[in-house]
Amino acid sequence: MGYICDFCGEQRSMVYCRSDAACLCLSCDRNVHSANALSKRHSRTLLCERCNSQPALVRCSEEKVSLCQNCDWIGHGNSTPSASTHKKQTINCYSGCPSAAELSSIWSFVLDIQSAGGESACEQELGLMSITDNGIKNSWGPNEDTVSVSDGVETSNIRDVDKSSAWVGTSTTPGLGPAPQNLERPTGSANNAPKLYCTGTKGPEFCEDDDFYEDFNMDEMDLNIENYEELFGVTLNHSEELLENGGIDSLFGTMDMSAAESNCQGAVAAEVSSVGPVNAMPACSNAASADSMVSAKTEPILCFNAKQGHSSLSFSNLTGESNGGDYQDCDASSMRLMGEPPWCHPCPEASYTSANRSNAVMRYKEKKKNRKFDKRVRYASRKARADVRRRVKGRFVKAGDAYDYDPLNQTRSY
DNA sequence: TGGCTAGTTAAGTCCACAGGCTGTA
DNA sequence: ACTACAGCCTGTGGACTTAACTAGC
Repeated sequence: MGYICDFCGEQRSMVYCRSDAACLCLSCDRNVHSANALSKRHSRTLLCERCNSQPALVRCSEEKVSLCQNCDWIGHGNSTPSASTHKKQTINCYSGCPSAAELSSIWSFVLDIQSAGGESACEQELGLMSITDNGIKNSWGPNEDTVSVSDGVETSNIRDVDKSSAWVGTSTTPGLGPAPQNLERPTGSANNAPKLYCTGTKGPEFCEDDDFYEDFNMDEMDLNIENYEELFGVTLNHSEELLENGGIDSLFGTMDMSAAESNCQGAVAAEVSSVGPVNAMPACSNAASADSMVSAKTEPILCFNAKQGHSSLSFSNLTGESNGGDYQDCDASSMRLMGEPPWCHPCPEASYTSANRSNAVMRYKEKKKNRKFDKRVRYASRKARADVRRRVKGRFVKAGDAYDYDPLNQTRSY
């Protein structure tokens, strides 16, 4: 275990997956953990650069190495007073299938590692990835750009990251992640309003809400900018207005769809309450256009608690094992089911949108019915054989036996 | 309001078998 | 250390079954 990727056995391993107890290179990490929704939940972190076998917990800024608890203790323990004063940066865990750009937003030093450590071809390739890169997206499946960061310690700092960089940076400037989330960085900025986002992170609702995001990747690219009106029943200007006033949830709040079905997973902690909707999406000003907001996929979860009469933003802490059930208490589902979010101010287009909304919902349901989920064929050869195998009532039959369905000829043997 | 029925939706099961994987000689 | 072989296990798609859910009465 360690140093060489456990999966491909060729590249240098860089991340450690606790669930798989495996050391993986970035390419294989992404590959392996894009296989299905469950594997996407695996919590991974950097590999200790000293022992190459344990998950790194901290990054020593002085030595520029990532260390596991044991190596950190050995290297920075009391026995070495000088080293114990080294600046250290907590290393986040992540789940999902982040690109290098997203990783760099989680781990500001990840690009340094790549460049200094002789990045492999696959890592170079990853470095060129962009969240908005459709080619990558297609090659890895529709939802792989989801990332969730789980680190209770880091959470408070994450919330202090500059809004605009948190929201815009990851979507439009791949590889140029927000500022490092250093533990030493001052917290508690002048802005007392809760910052309801997390760098390089989309909220729990989005993290695992495959359905939800798949709809942004609906076939034929339904969410091209010109399709907003068709899909959401609002003009683009209105969409932007919604974004400005209530955020993307306002926009999506008009859709009573998949978010309601999803679990809130992969979330980050700290429950924050705010008295109004504006704070809920602080960075949704004109700086973020509708398309960038959609493609960014870095939204936090907004849990509106109608019972309390105020919006309540819940970041669930992922310390240790967690699961989707942890987030089902979040009221986001009910909010979505209820339709318009409370802060969506009434507008004269209401009647006009209701009709369009019905159409949009119908179209959505139709597409949802027809589309395939995130099933990923691992062995094309097996698929090829299954595709031509004869069947009886859907079941494979022995070669030569009678069949009622032949995929090749669409004929029956009896 | 609770119970029943009918309709809808989602998830699970089954099948054969090539090829991957593991253990042994 | 390497190769060859045997045997077990996995994964593939369509039809069907079962369970869960919803709506109406």
